[in-house]
Amino acid sequence: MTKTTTQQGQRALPLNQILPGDCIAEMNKLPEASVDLIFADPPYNLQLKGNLHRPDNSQVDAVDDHWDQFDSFKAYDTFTEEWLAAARRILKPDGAIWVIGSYHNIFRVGTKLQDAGFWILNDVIWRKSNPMPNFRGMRLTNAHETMIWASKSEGGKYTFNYEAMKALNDDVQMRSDWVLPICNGHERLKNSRGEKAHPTQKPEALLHRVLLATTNPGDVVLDPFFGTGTTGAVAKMLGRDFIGIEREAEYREVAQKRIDNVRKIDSDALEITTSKRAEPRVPFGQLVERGMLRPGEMLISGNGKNAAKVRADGTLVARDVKGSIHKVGAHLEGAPSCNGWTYWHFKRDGKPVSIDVLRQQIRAEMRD
Amino acid sequence: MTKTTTQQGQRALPLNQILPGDCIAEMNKLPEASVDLIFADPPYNLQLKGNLHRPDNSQVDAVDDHWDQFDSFKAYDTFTEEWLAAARRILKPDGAIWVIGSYHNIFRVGTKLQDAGFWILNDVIWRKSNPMPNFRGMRLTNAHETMIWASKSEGGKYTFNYEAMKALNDDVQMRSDWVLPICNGHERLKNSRGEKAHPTQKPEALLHRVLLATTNPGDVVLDPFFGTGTTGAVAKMLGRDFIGIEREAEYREVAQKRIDNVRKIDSDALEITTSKRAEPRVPFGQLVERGMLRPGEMLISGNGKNAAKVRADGTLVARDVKGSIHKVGAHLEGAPSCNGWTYWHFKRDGKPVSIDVLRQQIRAEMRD
DNA sequence: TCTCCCAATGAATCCATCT
DNA sequence: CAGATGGATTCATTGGGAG
Repeated sequence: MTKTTTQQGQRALPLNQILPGDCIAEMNKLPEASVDLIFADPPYNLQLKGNLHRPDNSQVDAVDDHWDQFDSFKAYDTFTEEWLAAARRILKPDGAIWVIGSYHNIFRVGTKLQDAGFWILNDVIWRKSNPMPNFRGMRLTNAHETMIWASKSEGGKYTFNYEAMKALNDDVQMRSDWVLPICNGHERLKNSRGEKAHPTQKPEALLHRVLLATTNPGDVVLDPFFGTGTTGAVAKMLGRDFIGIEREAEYREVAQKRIDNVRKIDSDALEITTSKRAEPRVPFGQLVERGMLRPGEMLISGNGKNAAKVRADGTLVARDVKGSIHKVGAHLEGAPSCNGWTYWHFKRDGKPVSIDVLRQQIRAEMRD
Repeated sequence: MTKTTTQQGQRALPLNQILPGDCIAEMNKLPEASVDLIFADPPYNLQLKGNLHRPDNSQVDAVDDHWDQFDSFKAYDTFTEEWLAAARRILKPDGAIWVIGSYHNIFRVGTKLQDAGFWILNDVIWRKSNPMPNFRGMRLTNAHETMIWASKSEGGKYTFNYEAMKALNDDVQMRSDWVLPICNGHERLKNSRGEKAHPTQKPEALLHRVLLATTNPGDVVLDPFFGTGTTGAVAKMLGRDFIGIEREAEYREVAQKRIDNVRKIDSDALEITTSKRAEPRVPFGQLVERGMLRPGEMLISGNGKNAAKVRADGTLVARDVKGSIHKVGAHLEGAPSCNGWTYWHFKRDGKPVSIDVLRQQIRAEMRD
């Protein structure tokens, strides 16, 4: 499958190969304006300090690899500026770039992208359906990563397969937030020691959507931080040519083996995970946040025997018990459990109305 | 409701007022380290093109697009740097800031936040359940905005009401992606001409969650880009004090009228679910002193595998260790740490009961 | 073979207080 | 300020082994 092409009579393009070495040096060897799309998953510069344990005392396997360490923001900025400059040179005028990151690095990457003259088209949120929780209860669960999609310049005639995206999304415009599970199970590559081969392997479904949306068959996709080659594997599957650059020999080996095993397959198999799910869960707290119920308002039980007051955090308080709508209902009824949605009612025009009516309203909005 | 306080004998803090004028100048008039939280929705559609100058003072040629774009970013960065510096000065050491933006400006804001010494805690995605569709079908539907939550410095003891957020979300950790509708319907304010009063009015549900999560009742919340006063309205409702700064008289008028109509919710409805961390500390030795446990009595672990003897000084002794309930538990389990309160049980009527039950009894007495 | 239960794990800037 | 100590804290999914 390895092939080469010549661009404008210049040097050959090493298609469907994994180039060893530093990405800046390797990109600088390639002819300018020769690549259709760049997908980049640069180091995030996580700046982790001590160890972290789960509540069950097991230790979290953190990203402590040397390649993710930078001395300062300035060092990271310089690195970003340099690889972006090299990337921009080899990009065709109508080409585009995707970069993925987290809050540790993405703001710096976005700034440097804009400074380099790239034109941001969308920021796209990968909402993880199964993120790692926050074990110490100190912050919000870090449940997403951010991707920036940008054309080489303002006015660049970038590729966007609008209809394909719409079709993928039940004939509704594809939004800027994508819900996809993290990469684990059989898709997660293992090394010879049985450990995960790479600490940050991206799911193929993510790349599938990126490539389907912003490239055409036969396009050249370059990934300067190739890792275990998700970009290459999906590109091959979808009939795109890839160029990977990776410094670590161990990652290159795993990636090459992986890509050799890839066959062009019926691509919609990958998108199964993104199709419709069951009725979305609506937390009771949303009714309060949205002002459908007011903190301090009284709810009454359907049988008229009990009452409870709504609090600002979406819990109820009754005579001697505080907690969720379900818990308080169960306690007041002396029952092991209780469906608070059908149990509790509020008054509208003097008549009791089930709070479930409000949940229906929210679900109806969500379907739009 | 307007009131003033004095901080450390300095100038008064103009609480629950909307200050007219430029936010940087107005913030500079306030005493330093006096504000608990800042919520900022900075503008990004700055009309800067008309009066831009190159470093050599020559007028920018409007045809020269590259210069134009670069200088416009530079001007925005300077503006961001200045208002962030003013904001940081008035923030208490354990205070925090929220900034909301879109891909046009959020990367620049995030970078400047980090450069100013703020410490990012989370980036939070407001996922709009009813966004404006992309009419031209050239990009993805822009269906979210990004908020950055940051403490004043690394190590700042910021406020985070973890349990309240969990309660609000049906007893699972609140994630970094928040699904909320955009502001429309009755909540959307109109001006005297029947047009929408402000182009980017934020929904109250968003501020409700922000303030509930990261402030306590009585905290001072400052919004330097007050607009039509969503921050002030929700702050009043939730029993927080606000300071608004707004340049445009028309917005100030609308905001003032809106806030005057807001009712504060009952203070008992403002009470939120609290964490165990907030509970007073009870030394294990108290259980022995009070005779709830006798010296010489045996405790058993919840998993039934281990046992230890209570000593008169509130330490335990097992096979080959002596020490606190935590230390002995950790040692016996070979774990890095152990919560002795939940690990150890005593026998009552032949059945194991957690020693935490005894701690609860003491705490209940303390509350009386 | 099928089901149930337990263990493992994922890009994480993850404690507070006193000595 | 470093070090020691008390004690608080998790969600969705996968896979393997037991039954």
